[in-house]
This record gives sequence, structure tokens and C-alpha cells, in this order.
Amino acid sequence: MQLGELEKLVLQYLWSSKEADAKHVHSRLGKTRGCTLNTIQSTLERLYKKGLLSRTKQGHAYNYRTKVDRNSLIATLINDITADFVEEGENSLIAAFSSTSTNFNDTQLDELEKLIEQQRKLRSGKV
Amino acid sequence: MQLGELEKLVLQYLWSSKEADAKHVHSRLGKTRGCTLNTIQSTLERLYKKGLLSRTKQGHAYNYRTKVDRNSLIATLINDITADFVEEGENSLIAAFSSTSTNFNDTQLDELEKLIEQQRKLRSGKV
DNA sequence: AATAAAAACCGATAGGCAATCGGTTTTTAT
DNA sequence: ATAAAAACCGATTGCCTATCGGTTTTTATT
Repeated sequence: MQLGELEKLVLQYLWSSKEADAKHVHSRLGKTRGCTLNTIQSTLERLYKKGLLSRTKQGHAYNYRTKVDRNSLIATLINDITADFVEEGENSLIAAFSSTSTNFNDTQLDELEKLIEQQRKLRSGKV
Repeated sequence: MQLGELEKLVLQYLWSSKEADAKHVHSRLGKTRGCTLNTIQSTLERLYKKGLLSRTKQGHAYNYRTKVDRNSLIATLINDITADFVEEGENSLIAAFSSTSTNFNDTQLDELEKLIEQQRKLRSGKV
């Protein structure tokens, strides 16, 4: 999946506001960006078609909210972008981690270990 | 950075063969794909302009080789794609790890811990 | 040096997608 | 019934990959 600049902005806005209609999004993003309400509408529509937003009619306007949280989207994007490079059974996160160009600070390393612990628990619970 | 399908194939080929000219790449990829030598040349040129390949004249043909290894490229792509979503000081890998949609098997978790250990050693050595 | 072969180089086209917006239709509220 | 609001439709622009034909440059051969 490919995301444009405006689409990313809209997503970020929706993560922060939980729910909004085109008008709201426009008053927050469109005006500073200098684009019309229509442009915002198209963008919301595109994100909706991509399955990233859900919507319900509220009065006569759609109310949009995100269907995926930020971290899940990041994970999805990473998967998409690296799918062609990783082998079956390989994980691109590990591949990326292995690269020396990625550097972590102590806090982040601690955090990662905690996450690994969580994963282990999840896994043992599943079996 | 955005990579097309053929570009990815070419990169993978070059990772496996270390060095090749357009003719070689074409005989490996172009023929099965049904595209001409020219198409392969353009693709190599594009990758070169993107800084992913280096080249030297060998006789009257260019010899291309990859400038980045696979894991570094994966790391770069991940950074590019997630840059707009992660805060300053945050790391998109950790964000992706946090996502429940990412699942690892035991081997991978072990591998990750080893990598974390390595990182810690690197870091302590640096200071 | 002349020529043929090989490869680079240039330019053009097609296709896909995000961004943009004007105009038309539909919906809703007064 | 009518006006306002919003959705919907369709067109355009711009960017990028993929594709390839044709031209120029380079190299090797005679």
C-alpha cells in the first residue's frame, strides 16, 4: 500500500481526534495546506477504500474514524515494502534490526526486551 | 524512496551475483520477463541515480554492483515509509514490534535477543 | 583508417496513483 | 418548496516506473 503526503496527515489527525467529518479535517488540515474541502473528501474516500478508515453517516455527512491503530499500520507498511526482499519464514523487522544503520539507545533496547518477553508469554499462552 | 517491481528484481539479482552488466542482468531477468535490454538498462540507470548501485566501465559496458546490502536497504525503506509517523526519538521498529499483528516464532525471538545483546555491546564499547 | 558491433544515451509513450477541484446530484433541514 | 450541505462524478495535473525505438558514442576488427 502506498500513502501520499496528505493521506498521512489525515491519518495522523484522525488518530488524535478519534472521529471527524470532512469539514473538521478540512478546518484543521485543509486550510493551512490551502486545499479545498473536496480534496479532503477525496482523500478520506481514498483512505476508506484502502480499508484504513471506517465511516458512518452522521446526519448527512460521513463520520470517519481510523480502522487501524498507528503501530499496526506501521507494521503493515513495513511488511508491504519489504515483502519482496524477505524469504519465507524470515521477518523483515529482524532483517532491519540486523542492519548496522539502525541504532538504538539503552531505553529502546530495554523496551524491546520487554516486548520480546511479552511475545514469549503470548506464544506460550497460545499453545 | 519508492522501488518498482523490476527494480527490486534487479537488486536481488545483484545481491546474489555481486557484479553484472546490463547484458547479464537481461539474460537472467529480462528474458523470462519478456523485456528488452534497453528496459534493463534504464532500470539499472534509475537504481544508480537513486544511489543504490555503483558502476564502473568495464570495456565499453558498465559493471554494476550494489552499494547497500539487503538489510541496510530494508532499514532505509522502513525509515522512509514510517518517518512521517514516528516522533522524534522514537523508533519505527519498536512501534512495529508493539503491534499485535506482528508475530514471531521462538527462533526469531531468540535471534532478536542476540541482536539486542550485540547492540548493547556495541553501545558500551562506543562510550 | 574504415567499418561493424556493442553499449550508452536520449526521448517518447503508457500506465498507475496521489492530489486537486469544478460541477452535478442527492440529502437534509427549515 | 427551497436552500444549504455534503456526497458523488469526472477531469486534470504531476510524479514515477516500465517500456522501447532510434541515435550517438565507444570499442574492436580488418
